[in-house]
Amino acid sequence: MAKEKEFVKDIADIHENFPQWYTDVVLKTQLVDYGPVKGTMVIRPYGYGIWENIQKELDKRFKETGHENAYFPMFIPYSYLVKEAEHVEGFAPEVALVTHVGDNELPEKLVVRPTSETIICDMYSKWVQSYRDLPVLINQWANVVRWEKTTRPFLRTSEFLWQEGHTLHRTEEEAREETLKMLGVYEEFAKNILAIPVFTGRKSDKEKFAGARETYSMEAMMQDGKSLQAGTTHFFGTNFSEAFNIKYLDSDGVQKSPYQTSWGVSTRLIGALIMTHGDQRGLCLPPYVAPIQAVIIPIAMHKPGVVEKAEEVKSALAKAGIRVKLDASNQTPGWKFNEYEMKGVPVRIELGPRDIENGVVTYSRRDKVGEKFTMPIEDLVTELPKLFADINENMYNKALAFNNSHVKTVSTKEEIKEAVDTGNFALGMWCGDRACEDLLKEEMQVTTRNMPFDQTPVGDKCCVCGKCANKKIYFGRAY
RNA sequence: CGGGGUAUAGCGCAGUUGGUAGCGCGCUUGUCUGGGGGGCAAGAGGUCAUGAGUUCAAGUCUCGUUACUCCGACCA
Repeated sequence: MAKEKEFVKDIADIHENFPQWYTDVVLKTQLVDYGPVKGTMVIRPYGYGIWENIQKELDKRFKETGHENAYFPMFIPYSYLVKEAEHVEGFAPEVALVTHVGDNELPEKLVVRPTSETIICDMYSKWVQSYRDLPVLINQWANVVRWEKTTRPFLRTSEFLWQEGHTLHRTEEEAREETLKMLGVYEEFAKNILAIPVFTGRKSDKEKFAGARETYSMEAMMQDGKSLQAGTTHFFGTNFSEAFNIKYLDSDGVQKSPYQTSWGVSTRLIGALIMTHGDQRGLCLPPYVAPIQAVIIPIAMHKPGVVEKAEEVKSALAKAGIRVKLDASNQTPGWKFNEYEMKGVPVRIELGPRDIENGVVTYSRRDKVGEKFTMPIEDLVTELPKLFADINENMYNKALAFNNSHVKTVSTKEEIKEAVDTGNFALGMWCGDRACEDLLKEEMQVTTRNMPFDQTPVGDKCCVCGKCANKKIYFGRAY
């Protein structure tokens, strides 16, 4: 450990002070900077590059499952927010309102969207008349504003970027299917693109979305054992469609309200991958979202032919669709090694006179720091994609092993506290009463995370109150 | 919103009983270097967060404000 720290400056010890480590990493690797307004962040090019890759991969999956993108306005009449009772209660405390334009007060306050259910429902009520208009499968990429009391880059900011899918369906079954299908899309994406193993399941009523009938989530376990809600999907039933008067004439000649879903992930995913994969050296980025997948570091650049060869390799890789950077700057090689490890670049390629003479490159993997490998130069184009797949899998398995070793099965309140205090999720039975959740929150800052789909019981009594219980649920501390 | 901490060069920090603004890294130029954060030499860079107050004199003392940060409360 002490040896490892020699390579890192100005990053807090990941084991001693995880929150500070996180802040140090996001700032020092230039993912973000703070904006001038409290709680806002600037997403810098290196951070935005990750978001662009996340968008690209997710958008592909949304299209494949039949969704189209649209864009709705960010200003919403205040009266819309009020239409769904639970919804307004949940969001009102944190919405930003526009009340004036210049010196003139507006006749109606405007909400800066904290989420878009209300305005989208209003539009849907105009667009849907017949069962032939269903299903409606629309997604939007947007920013939203929630004036949170405490903020942290990516994890909780006053404004953040996300996508929100909003769908209408003719039948309850179809809407329920959509809700679970999109949760599945998120889970697959988390695994194959972010290398993050997640816990999927249904939220308790206390934790569900304001206005939803049911909320499902994927929870990611961070290296401090806390849970980060990394994506949610909601089944609304007809709560919103009734509140917003969305009606269609069905084939049987009867006016009906369609069943509705919504689902979203945000820039918080970037926080998730930082805290899942990062280490004392800084970031460790999964290859499929890394803005730079491979960095080429020329050695002894002054010697003839070195930079030329490096340029040649770079062009070949770029042509093959690999996001590659050649760093021919004036820094020493050692400096570059540390810099790109901190920035989490998955593969580093060293190219010096010795390599060129032998027709090979020396390379290292960020997920296996310290080891060096070689391969023939001409193999790079075909081998790198395989390497990325292997790195992603290795990172996923490492995180999965961490998850598995940090879930403790519990049967009492004391065991929940013990498990959570030592950096674990607690898996146990729950009676379903809100009072038990309130008690956990008050006594030990623990919340229910979600109820896994595999409901094989691990007991028959509620961990909190000891009464009969038939719900298996994860307890934990959350970001 | 409550409690703690912080604010001095781009970054990280020192600045003693109040008395001419400092260090490291980074940056610029030159040179030798180059396979794990190089050496030497010469430079540039400051409204001490902000507003009042005390004082002959404030980076330093007092009060307010703001921002960041950590811990809570709140939080699809």
